[in-house]
Amino acid sequence: MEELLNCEVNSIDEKKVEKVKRTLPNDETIFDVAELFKVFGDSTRMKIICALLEEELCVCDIACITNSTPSAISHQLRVLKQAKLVKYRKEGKVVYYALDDDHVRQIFEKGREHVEEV
Amino acid sequence: MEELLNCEVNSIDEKKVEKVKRTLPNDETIFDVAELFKVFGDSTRMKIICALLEEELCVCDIACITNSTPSAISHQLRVLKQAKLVKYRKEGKVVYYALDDDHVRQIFEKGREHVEEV
DNA sequence: TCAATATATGAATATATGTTCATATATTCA
DNA sequence: TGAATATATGAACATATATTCATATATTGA
Repeated sequence: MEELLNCEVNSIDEKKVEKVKRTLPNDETIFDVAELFKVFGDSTRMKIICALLEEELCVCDIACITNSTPSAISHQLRVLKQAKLVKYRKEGKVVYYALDDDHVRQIFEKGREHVEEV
Repeated sequence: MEELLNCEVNSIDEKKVEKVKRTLPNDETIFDVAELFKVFGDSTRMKIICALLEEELCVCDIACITNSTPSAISHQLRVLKQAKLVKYRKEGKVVYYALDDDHVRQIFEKGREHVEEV
């Protein structure tokens, strides 16, 4: 197999390596999952997410809650939007953001479980 | 309340803001959870994690599986170790790494669900 | 003891990313 | 229409971080 020939490092247990390579999710999936978690991997965004776990909120209020600027929050909301983690609705000048689905809550809770256990 | 006075941004709905501020996890928890997800937010580490979901593996084999160098993998394993995501055991010259608990699998699965749903 | 091998680590470098600042856009209301 | 306000966005800057390279450490076996 080509992938095995591309392996420039001497493996200790070729059989195991071969088996793991076969069962691994494809690179695109791994990349996409990593990109998703990257979005969770920032304090400001995490705080935005925590806030939205409670309530639908506008940019201004999120800025207030996170002790940040509307501009910084707007930039971060774009990241969250691109990751399909938040949805929004416009009401006049005000844009309200909310979590897009329940995965967000579940992922946060799992993360919290881990850090609180350690 | 002091926190409210510190808010330099005009909020739209002060009551809502106040309520959310009260229910928010403390900053340390938010920071720690973000730091945890940061660890998941890199393709190489994600691939290491996926590999370890299948089998206990040594540095060399992980390098082979991820098409990376033992040095790069060793650096990343340190990050995973610090986040208490992996444990290891030494057998002669070889160090075997494995996932530390089942949170890792659960977190990965939640992430995968999200990206595959979109 | 010495060579070979597996892993770890520090420094350097290149790249990615979060915030700030200035500015643009959109909406409301006088 | 024009001012005020909420949000969005592009560029610049500072910081963080992943990989590479050189080297160190540890273990085995000759």
